[in-house]
Amino acid sequence: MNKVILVGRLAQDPEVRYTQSGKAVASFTIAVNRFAGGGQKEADFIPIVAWEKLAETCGNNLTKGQRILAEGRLQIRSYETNDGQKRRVAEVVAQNIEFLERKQPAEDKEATPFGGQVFPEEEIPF
Amino acid sequence: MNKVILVGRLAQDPEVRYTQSGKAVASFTIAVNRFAGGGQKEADFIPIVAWEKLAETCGNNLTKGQRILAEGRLQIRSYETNDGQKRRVAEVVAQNIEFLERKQPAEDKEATPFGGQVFPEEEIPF
Amino acid sequence: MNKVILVGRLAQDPEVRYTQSGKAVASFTIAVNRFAGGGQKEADFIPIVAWEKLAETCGNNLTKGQRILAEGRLQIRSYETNDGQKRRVAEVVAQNIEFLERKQPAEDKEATPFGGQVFPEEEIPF
Amino acid sequence: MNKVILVGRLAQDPEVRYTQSGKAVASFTIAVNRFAGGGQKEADFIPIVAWEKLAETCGNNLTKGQRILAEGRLQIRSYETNDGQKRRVAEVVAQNIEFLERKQPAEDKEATPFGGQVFPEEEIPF
DNA sequence: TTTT
DNA sequence: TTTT
Repeated sequence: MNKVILVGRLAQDPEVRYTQSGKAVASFTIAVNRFAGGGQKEADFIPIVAWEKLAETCGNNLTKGQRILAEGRLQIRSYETNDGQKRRVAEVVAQNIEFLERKQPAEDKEATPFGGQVFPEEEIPF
Repeated sequence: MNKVILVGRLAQDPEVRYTQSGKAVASFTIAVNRFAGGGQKEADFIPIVAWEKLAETCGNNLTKGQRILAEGRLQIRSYETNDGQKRRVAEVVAQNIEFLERKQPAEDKEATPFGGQVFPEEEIPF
Repeated sequence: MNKVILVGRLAQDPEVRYTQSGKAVASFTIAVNRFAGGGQKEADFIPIVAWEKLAETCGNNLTKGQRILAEGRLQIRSYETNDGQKRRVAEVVAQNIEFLERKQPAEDKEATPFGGQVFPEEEIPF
Repeated sequence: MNKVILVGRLAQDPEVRYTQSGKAVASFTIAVNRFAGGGQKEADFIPIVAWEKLAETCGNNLTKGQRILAEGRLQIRSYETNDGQKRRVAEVVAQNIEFLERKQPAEDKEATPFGGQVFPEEEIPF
């Protein structure tokens, strides 16, 4: 059993990439609020990754600020930095995501810079 | 909601320390098995911390190899390395721990044979 | 470990009662949606009980239709009917409740459309 | 989200049946211990059902007394008694089961009352 | 109806 | 690096 259940808000729009074999991977961070002693509010910023069909769904339906419930497993991944140091990073590999709010329609998102157009990969204008 | 539920085995004996104000903190890592594609077994090594009374209980009752269920919250903590780099570390702050196995005392792997009496170490009658 | 986590909407306003010793008990049912085969939506109606301070909070802050996350334990309770039959009833004893929506005050069930102003019903400007 | 996570012991051997369309269904009850006030131990007896491949696995690998972790969803099912009364029954529909103990092979179970001998069913001496 |  |  390795089960994580989080309710939080996207700290950023999801980023969707593709592996060489063509698998979609979405990654984003959610802010999970916590009530610290003395009525203080703090947040943990927790990295989420989603794969394949769930990754596409995230890319198409989630935006910064939106509240979700994420269910998944906690993974500690090792990698090497450019200068050869070993590092560990923790992330939640999502198995299931529930949208607790509707997506903000495009005309009141400041994120979409090109009127919602989608460009073939080699033409993205920056 | 920030909930983590893990079943795994201690990868090491717990280390119990005390803050300047006298609070106990136990820390240890558990190995949580995962079934990767193709019948392969892999494990995630996940750092656990426990505070105060629960920390003492961990220190007194858990040993390397023992299987537990840990319930807690996922925390991302920031710190600075000695050479001034910022790092983030993830850990599960335990709120509740269930022992899924009795502790194996080294000298006494069978059930305690003397009616539950506890002897000072130099007086154990064998 | 006996852990239940539900996201659903109140099927009714909470009912708050008091035991002879003066403890508050709130009870209500939540509808938890499920996606059955073929895009069909069904719901489970699950009884929730909350005790003491949490019961008061439920009574004061929750109304029919409101979406919540409830965390608790599953309890099977036995009782006898008036004609002496034994019955069993399942309910979730809430340990923690998160409000996923603000309480809708009766006079203002739609979204407030005018910069947060609230109008008496006969003056809504359309 | 409708998530239940239980750790308990089988109160009975699983019963495996088949629907008319040939789907396997296993059902059994687990005893989940709880620590009531005053060091008292009580248990909830919670009905579990499993379907298809998981049902077969339960039938083949679980026996009375064995400890498991069950993950699933809480379902309230309605039915009519023979004399036409409506009843509701709660059960956990298992999605995943972890065996926290090996199955006791018949010959070293203490339940066997005759010095460990195993009798073909028609010869059991009582 | 019930587990250790 | 960050959400409301």
